[in-house]
Amino acid sequence: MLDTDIKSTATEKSIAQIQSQLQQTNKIAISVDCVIFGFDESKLKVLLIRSDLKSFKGKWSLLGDLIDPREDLDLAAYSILKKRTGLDDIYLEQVHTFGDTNRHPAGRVITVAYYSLINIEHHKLKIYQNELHWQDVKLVSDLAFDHQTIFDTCYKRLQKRIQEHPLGFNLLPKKFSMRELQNLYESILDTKMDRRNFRKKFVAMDLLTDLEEMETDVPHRPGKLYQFNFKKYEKKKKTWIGIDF
Amino acid sequence: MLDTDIKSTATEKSIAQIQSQLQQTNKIAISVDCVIFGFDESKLKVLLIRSDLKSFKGKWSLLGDLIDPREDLDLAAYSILKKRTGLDDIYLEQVHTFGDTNRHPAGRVITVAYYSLINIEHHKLKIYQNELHWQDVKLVSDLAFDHQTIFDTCYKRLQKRIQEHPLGFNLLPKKFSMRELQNLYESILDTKMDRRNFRKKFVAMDLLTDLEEMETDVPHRPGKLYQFNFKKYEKKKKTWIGIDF
DNA sequence: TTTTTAATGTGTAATTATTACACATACCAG
DNA sequence: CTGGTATGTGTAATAATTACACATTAAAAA
Repeated sequence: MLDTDIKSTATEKSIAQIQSQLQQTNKIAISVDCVIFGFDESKLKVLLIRSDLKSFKGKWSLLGDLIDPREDLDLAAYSILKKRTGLDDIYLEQVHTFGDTNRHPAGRVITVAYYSLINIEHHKLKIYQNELHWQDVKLVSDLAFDHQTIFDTCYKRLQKRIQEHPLGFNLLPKKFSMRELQNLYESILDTKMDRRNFRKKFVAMDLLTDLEEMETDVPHRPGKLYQFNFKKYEKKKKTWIGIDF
Repeated sequence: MLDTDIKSTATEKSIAQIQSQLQQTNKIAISVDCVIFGFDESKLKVLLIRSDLKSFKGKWSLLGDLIDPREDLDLAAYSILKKRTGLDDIYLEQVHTFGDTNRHPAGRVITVAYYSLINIEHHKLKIYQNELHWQDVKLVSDLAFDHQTIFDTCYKRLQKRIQEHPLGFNLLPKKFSMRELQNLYESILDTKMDRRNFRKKFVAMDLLTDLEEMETDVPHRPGKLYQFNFKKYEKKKKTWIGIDF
């Protein structure tokens, strides 16, 4: 029975039927929450704000908002970033959708979580409403709503992604030293790495351009400055076939 | 200003305010779509159904439904599987949420995609409404709605996950031969692997129990049968720290 | 000016993981 | 009994990862 001219069945629906179903079932609201990571003073930070809600008075929460039905989901995430931080040219990735019935005190709100990576130096915050501030990820606890779970999920995703893709460069200034790069990896992965092997690895990947410049204003021997070479990366991208678990 | 007894601000909201906002903005419906993979005749298959909608008459689509506001999101995905296939003890993983404004002809419907892995042999379908059937993943094309994109995304996710976690066993019978296991990997990853190295890898991981039994009813020398050892896997799970891109 | 401090830059050997590759054996079908 | 087909097995070559130490540089302090 591969005939495309199939007969109408009891389960076949018209658009009107679906629309009427939407009217009945659309008691659900959708929001977007963003886990915005930055890197400063050799520490991984996340952007938090005091909760809007009286019932979570005093608690920190992620940046988020209900979405406008006329706006694409991904664009809604960009809008939040734009509105709250004034930035737009940033890395943004959808992570997970949280939809427990009791996750929001105001009713059924399903939220889609995104994380993004921004360069704190290049993008100074302009808006300080509700104590918007950068918090050390190690000190994040007891967030409002289920935001702790959302944060944990996004942080784990970042840890995994950064080992597989060169995302880290979004968190660093355009010019950076090998030490800054290593600090970044060590603080995101919460581990220590061998300095020589770390350098060797990145040199072997051949994705860094040696700028023939030196750090300034460091109270010790200055290191060389590098830049990430996106073009080379695009060419070399791996398609890994293997088994490893 | 770390005092938790902060003053009311213009942006502070009450639950009632949010609820009223929900009333205005809840013109969005949420659905769940499931990409259900099975493995049969050495081929990776996906469960498809003829579209409910007249405007997509003749096109294949994924299994999905609008969600009930009283039901947790993940449970909604399980419900769909249960209702459509009669199964419940299956692997299910959320993949991505698709939220373009124009993705559904009936209006704003945001859909959350899940994929699941089921054992076709153990779980014979009982319901054949709308030509529910297993289709070879290589022959999947031109699905209804944005289901082709959803399918592609879930398939890519499966390809990645199966290289990092022992999911594949959900697709095989409890007892399987090394050949079946390799066929599974080869068809999911669409590649060929060396038979000796494949075996060596799995033996080294020490996750298979040799059942000391042989295949029967094969028209050639029968192979040994194995079983996956979930306990050993739980103990050995890797936490990989490295850089590789 | 000298000394101290702190971080940079560099190479090699040992270990481990991955890849490539071929032949004898077992069962079924005819 | 023969032919066909898939199973089971080992080793050598290569590539990737890890562990590890010392001389050098610049700024800051004495």
